[in-house]
Amino acid sequence: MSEESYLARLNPEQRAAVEAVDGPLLVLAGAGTGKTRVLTTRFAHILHSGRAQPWQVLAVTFTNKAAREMRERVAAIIGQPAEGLWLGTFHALCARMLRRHAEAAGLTSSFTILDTDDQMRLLKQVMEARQIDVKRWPPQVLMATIQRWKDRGLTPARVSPTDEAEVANPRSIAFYAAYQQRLLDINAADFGCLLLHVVEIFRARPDILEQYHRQFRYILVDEYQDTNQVQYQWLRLLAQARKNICCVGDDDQSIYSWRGAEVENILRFEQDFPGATIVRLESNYRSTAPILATASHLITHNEGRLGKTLRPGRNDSSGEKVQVVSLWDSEEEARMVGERIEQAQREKISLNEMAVLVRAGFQTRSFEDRLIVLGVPYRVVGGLRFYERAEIRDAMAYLRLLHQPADDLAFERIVNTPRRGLGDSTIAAMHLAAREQGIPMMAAARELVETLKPRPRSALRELMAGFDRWREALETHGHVRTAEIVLEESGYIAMLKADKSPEAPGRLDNLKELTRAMGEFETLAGFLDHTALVMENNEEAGAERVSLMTLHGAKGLEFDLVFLPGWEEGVFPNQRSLDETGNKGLEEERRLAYVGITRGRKRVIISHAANRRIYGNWTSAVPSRFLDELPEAEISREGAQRQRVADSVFNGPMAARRPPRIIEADGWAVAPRPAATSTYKRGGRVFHQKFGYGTVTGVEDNKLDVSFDKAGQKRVLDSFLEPG
DNA sequence: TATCTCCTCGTTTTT
DNA sequence: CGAGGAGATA
Repeated sequence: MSEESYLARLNPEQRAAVEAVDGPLLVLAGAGTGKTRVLTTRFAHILHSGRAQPWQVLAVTFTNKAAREMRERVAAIIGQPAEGLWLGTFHALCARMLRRHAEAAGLTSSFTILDTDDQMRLLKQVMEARQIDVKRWPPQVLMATIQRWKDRGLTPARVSPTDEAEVANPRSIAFYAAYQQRLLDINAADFGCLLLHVVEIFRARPDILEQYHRQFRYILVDEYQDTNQVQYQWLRLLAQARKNICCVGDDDQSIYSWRGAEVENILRFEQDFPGATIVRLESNYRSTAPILATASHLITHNEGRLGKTLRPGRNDSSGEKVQVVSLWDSEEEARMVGERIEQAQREKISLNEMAVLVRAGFQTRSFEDRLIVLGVPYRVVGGLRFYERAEIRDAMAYLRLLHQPADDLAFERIVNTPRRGLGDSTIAAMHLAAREQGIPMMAAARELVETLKPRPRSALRELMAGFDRWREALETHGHVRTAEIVLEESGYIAMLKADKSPEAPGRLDNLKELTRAMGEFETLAGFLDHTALVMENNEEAGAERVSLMTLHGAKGLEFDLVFLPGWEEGVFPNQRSLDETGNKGLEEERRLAYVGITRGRKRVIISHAANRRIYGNWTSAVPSRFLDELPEAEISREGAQRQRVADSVFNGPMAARRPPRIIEADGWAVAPRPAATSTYKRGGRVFHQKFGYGTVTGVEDNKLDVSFDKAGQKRVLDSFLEPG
């Protein structure tokens, strides 16, 4: 494509972003303003103008999907397959670098990339080996701490005592160090390590960094607002020589701070890269004017923004108002969504163009139930992924072990799968031997074989002989055929065939799919690397379906019709988010709402229910504060704004019953008025299931301040109390 | 060693 | 309410 034609497709602001090629550039791109177009066109422009060869541009995304999309679009513009590019996710690019320089990090280039499951098992082992009470100090908590440290680019040696003091678990640094050592022992890296190792290598080895400085003339970064500190450090190290770095992002769409992302990175860009150009993309071509106005108005309630307003990119004043619907309970909400989906179908909107976006995964359930009743096809996006299924992970463990015999986690996973009578005691013995001699478990197992009792002895002997055969098969028959042989000879297939459960046939199909997928790779190593980094589901297109997913999962997507149910205090904004990070949490929840609204092209329907079943109990719910932050002129409200219902009506012994319904003249149900104040009085004795006996010290509506004999001062709902 | 039952605990999760 | 983990039991 010629320069004129690709540039002509851009609006002036987009064009400015593409043509400011040299020097640092920050593109603040609101939702739907064509940031992907800018990024891909810029990439093509750099190549087209002869400034760099394809391999001299580093292009970074967060998701494999985004990487794939960019690759395809660049190819389309330059008119040839985009090969030899350094275009990928942070993790994939770092894995590629780390394989080259693995020795500098104490690994070999065949290191394994662990998924979250493996990480947890490894950490648990580290903790158990040190006799830590795993109940008292949950490994998940320590893992989260370690991840956050890695997000900040902190190796165990760089974690300061102040950092350690911030977390509850004492000796966290020691555990972190031990965990890292174990990773090296088994020649493995977790996701966080990929970045961390590479940054450490860049710091310790200027010669290596310089190679990359020479190579990468231009750097492009997508979704910059989601970068964490270590990613930022990585980018800075790579960009410091030439300073040709272009970051595209939207501070209003930063929704991953709980994963270590730091909005500050984008807010600070100008200081980090002096003389930076900043371009704002504000023309939105996706949504109607009311949708844009609603989203823009809502997000103004946040402080500390870079400031941007979405403008409709095209002139149509025909857009529908955003609908806010109030409902009696969650079942009625599901019914409403179902009806309007059917109505939209009659308006010839494709099911593929409809989505229900919820705050948390469990919320999809009530909509699933309803859609099943109606016979409306749907898909839940973001459930269990292909490579997370047990049978796939088992098969992968066999393959990992073939490729890398030091992979103890893989060994432990399959040593007794299928059942071979190698139980805990045998495995413990292998563990011990491996520890003592500092060798992999597979090697320890070989040494131990002859010392075992007859039954485990022959089982283990056979397994070892199997691996010997399979390793040879790899040479002679190639990886695909070998995988089939492994699954057959290990008894894994037989185990599934003997399994009478309804899932078993599906699992066998999955294994077939696995070997089929292996055919797309030239080597076992290539396949293993891909599967570790690309965990996504390859969604079969096919039939039309409504999408059900979380707001997080919806980022980057768009639909004609978007449902945003469950806008209730505690659900959205999520209570825990508020409790843990206060106002910061609230603002992130608000950004999530902004992301949700801006997914819609033509119609957005927000809803909330006055009563919701939570853990089997009917609980009343207060409408989300975000509902009060919408611009009245742009929205229409339906259904009574209901009175708050006292929790006491539905909790306690009455819990299982549905809330009583009072139909008002307008046909809408209204909750019964709560008793104005609690029946408990100051000074009265009460009993609480969790806190025990106590004395009431204050009464406010149905909330009581109670001084508990054991648990101290608490504020509780009177429905949780009994006379004491 | 394998299964059963009781108990606890509930967000988001691009890699 | 329901899933997953831990400990008891066959």
